[in-house]
Amino acid sequence: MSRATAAPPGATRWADIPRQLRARGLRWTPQRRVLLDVLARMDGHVTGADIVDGCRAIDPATTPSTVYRTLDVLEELGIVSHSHGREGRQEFHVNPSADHGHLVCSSCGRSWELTRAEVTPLVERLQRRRGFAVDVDHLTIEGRCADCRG
Amino acid sequence: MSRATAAPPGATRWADIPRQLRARGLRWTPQRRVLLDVLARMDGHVTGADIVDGCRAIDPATTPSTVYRTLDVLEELGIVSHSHGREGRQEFHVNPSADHGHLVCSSCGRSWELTRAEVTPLVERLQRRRGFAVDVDHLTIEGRCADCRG
DNA sequence: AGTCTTGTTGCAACGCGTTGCGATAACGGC
DNA sequence: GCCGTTATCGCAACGCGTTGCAACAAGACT
Repeated sequence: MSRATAAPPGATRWADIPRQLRARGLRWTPQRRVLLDVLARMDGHVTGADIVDGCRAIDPATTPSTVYRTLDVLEELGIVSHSHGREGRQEFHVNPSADHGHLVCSSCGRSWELTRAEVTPLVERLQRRRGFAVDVDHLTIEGRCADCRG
Repeated sequence: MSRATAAPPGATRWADIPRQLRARGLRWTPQRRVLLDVLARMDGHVTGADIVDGCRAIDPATTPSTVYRTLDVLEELGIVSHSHGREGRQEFHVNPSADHGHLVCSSCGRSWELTRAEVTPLVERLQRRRGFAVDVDHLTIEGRCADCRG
């Protein structure tokens, strides 16, 4: 067994994505290449519109529907995940290394990551008492941050 | 002291709303009357589009912008609250008798209320460790319900 | 290199929700 | 009952995201 096949944790192997797509009967297209270029350059949390803008910067002919459809595909592959930030707008998270939710301040809009450990008690409680499996990666908790409560 | 002035808990005193508005320098209009008629008839959780449709059933001339703007006002008065359900769409909750969040199944779309007690440990932890004040009424947790997990 | 299959694209149209603005009307004061 | 102030309305336009559909092209096979 070779250890070389293990991916460095927390780093998407962008180069391998075309293969992953083809292995599922999906295709590697110029538009997808542009999108992945953009995603590779964006860290953390980005809105859908940010991503579309980024693509248009490279290829002005970029169409929103193509971007959003490809993001769906990438989400199925586990390369991005999305949740809903302020105003219910989509917020994508690139390369979700571990399950985690987000804390969003409804006043200033800043956001923080929420570790799995922090929500574990709640998740387990809902699991036991209601049989409900929380999608931690999708979880967004709104409220007011320490600064804004000043 | 008369006990008659106490509102029954969990029941919005619709008749008092015109006064509440005027007390704040706001106005009581036919359009707002229609909206409140609709809300009074809708129980639990409704989407913005449902509310607009309901208003149009009474007055076909109803304009979405008016409805949404009035819902904002009502939210400030504490008569409705909103959170984001599936697809990030707005979901209004009429007469929020107590703070509570929602559990939404991303598979079947059904939702359940989450009592304050259930989330208290998490809320207190975020309060202590991060100074973050969770807006429990706005909280929506997505995942898969017991039925859908089969 | 040519052919075939079918995943993808771009377009146009839609749905939900928001915003800016001029016109209207609620309501407090006379 | 009339008047003035200004909150609210309706409209038009926008922004984000989704969907249906016909045309296109990626990739497998020969």
